[in-house]
Amino acid sequence: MEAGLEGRNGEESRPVMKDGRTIAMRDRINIKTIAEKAGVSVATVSRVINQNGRFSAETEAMVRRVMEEMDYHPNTIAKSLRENHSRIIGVIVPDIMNAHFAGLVLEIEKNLFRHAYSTVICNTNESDALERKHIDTLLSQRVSGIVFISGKRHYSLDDVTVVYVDRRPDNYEIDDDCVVIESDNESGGYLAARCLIDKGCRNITMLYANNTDHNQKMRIAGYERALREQALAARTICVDTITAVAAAEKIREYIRAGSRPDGLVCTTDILAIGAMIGLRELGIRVPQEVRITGYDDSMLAALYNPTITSVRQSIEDMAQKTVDSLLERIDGGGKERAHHVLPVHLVERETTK
Amino acid sequence: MEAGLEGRNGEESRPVMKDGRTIAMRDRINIKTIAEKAGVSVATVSRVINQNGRFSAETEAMVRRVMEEMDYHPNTIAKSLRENHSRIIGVIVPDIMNAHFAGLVLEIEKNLFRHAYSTVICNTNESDALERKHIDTLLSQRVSGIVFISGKRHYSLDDVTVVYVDRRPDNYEIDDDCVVIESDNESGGYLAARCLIDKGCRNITMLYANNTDHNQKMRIAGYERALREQALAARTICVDTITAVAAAEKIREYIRAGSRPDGLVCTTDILAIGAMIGLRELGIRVPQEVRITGYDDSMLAALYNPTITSVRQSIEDMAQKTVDSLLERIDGGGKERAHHVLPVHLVERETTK
DNA sequence: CTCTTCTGAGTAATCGTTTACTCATTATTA
DNA sequence: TAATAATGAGTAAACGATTACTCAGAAGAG
Repeated sequence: MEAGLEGRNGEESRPVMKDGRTIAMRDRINIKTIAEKAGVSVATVSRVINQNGRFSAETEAMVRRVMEEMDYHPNTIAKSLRENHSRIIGVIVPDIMNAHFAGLVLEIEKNLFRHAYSTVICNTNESDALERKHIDTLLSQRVSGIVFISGKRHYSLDDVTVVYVDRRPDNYEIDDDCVVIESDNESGGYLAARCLIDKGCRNITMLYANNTDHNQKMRIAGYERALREQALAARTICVDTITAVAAAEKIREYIRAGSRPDGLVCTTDILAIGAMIGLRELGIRVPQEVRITGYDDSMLAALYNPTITSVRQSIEDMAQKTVDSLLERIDGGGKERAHHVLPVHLVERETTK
Repeated sequence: MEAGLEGRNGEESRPVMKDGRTIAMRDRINIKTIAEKAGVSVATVSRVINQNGRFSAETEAMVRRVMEEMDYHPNTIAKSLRENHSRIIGVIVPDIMNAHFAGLVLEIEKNLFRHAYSTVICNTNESDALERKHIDTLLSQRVSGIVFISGKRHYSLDDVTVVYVDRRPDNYEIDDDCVVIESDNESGGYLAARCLIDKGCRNITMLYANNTDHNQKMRIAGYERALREQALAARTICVDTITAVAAAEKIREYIRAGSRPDGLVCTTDILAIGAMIGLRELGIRVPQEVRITGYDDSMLAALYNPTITSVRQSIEDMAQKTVDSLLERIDGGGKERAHHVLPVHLVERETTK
């Protein structure tokens, strides 16, 4: 118990660093450095940075000058720790190479940046295991929210705001505590089919990929509605993979087997291209003998030869709605609408001339 | 001075929270929660999580069980603060919609994730102001490194590792403290031109965009070398914007003005497509009358009608080299090679049949 | 002139980790 | 058996911000 006496004589007021690392750290520029140089306290510097609390104009000018001079960047990590949220949004996407998804990422990032949020991108390559790993990482990072682009399953994640965009998760229920932004796929299918019907097609087939997700189903449903209205038979061809090669193969088989459609509604531009490749090999001309529609209005649609009529969803609107809903929930705590269906329209081009 | 007395009687040992917020925070799960439930100290939990220091097998099992049960995710923010780096890499890209850039982002993210790094994406939309803002944000976030995809200018950023990929910045000097990963654009230009020459073309023109960057210059130089070798005249057409429409326009003007090339080397697939659109309108057939090469081997090249011969750079290799160099500098502090030039090869398709 | 209000600014606790010290217990060695 | 080494685990000081309190002095009110 005499240790107390020992401690008293000497250097206990000198900042004795237990850690060793501190020597190297001393020259790191932090809010304290700025405070000292500016002759104020850290509280004042913080108040100037965040523009809250009280400080005089001169003080502000001085602090700003010092920050500028020292090229000081406030440490977001410390701020995040204190405030327990990171101003980072995780965006989980199956495949960023897909132009449709890339567009969404681009627009979401742009909108988030406007609100001073950063975007962490997580490519799952369609793997559930990878997706789960990404989610764990994001939770560890205490992200302020997670956006699933075309997410397959719904996770109920506590403590973090979740938005699904482009696709309603399979196990999603309207009253789940999350936001869903999707586009009107049923109308998209309807518009495409209707366009072909209006051009005079009577023997229309739908080419879709082997997806059983909600979007595909709705596109097919819209297509069927249009044909039903005109009392036309609704035929479908299912392609195993979303590749041009597979589609070309299927369409050749279909026609060699005796069918002779005069219109093809495709659920993706890639499938439409595949169909045209197949038809070209059979010497069948587009649009003279077969009219075709794609979906997504990708860059391909506008550049391909012939240019492709395609259903366009406004990526900008989807992204905007996504970010608005997300930030409203994060900042405002508002929870008015959790489900948005955005309109689509048809861009007519050479394949339906 | 009698306040001291007052403080003594009563509840000074109860954790009196000055802050108020603390009531709501009490139920937040942190390392302390786990430590208490597992009957060990926070140090032990930390050691189990990070697999360093000493602990017994039983202790580890217990800690793991509690973490599992409570669905505990260690707070990366606190860790980052303590360790002064975030395991986040900022990737600055001019336009993620560009498939070439998207591919790089995808592969970089994939490689980084393997090493437990996260990727923050920053789209600059080619704006210098936005780029600067993004950099400031990244510095505030204390990112472990920054990757510039196709970055125009070199910033000397202290305290953060920088890699430029796909493009050597304009003001870059070999001895600058950064890494540059580029592909062999000179060879690319040479290979494309050589291919046309080998197919018998003698009147070859290069179609390039109004870019004065290093990559374009090198592609042009390679093209010129190939033609010089065969004592052929090297002509060029400069297109104002990298769009198919602009290219189509230019090629029509060029031919209407009396020129009649039998080969076109284009510095981008988009330009190649534009050229073909222009030629088609003039009734000139590809490849029978004019042979064409593109660059980047984008998805367009394989799908277009006709399919396009194109110079391919291995995106995977570039991304791998980028991440390897980056992490080597961050983790290892190694600085052996700062400049890598990766090989390219030609993918021959219908436009040069 | 005294009492109250306002203003500008400082002090110190807190966020959740990591890790340099430290210290009991057990092995191990002489 | 005694000295030494190895093992397992705890204590508490950082990391860099934010902000609830606090307070001195100026301004205003009575």
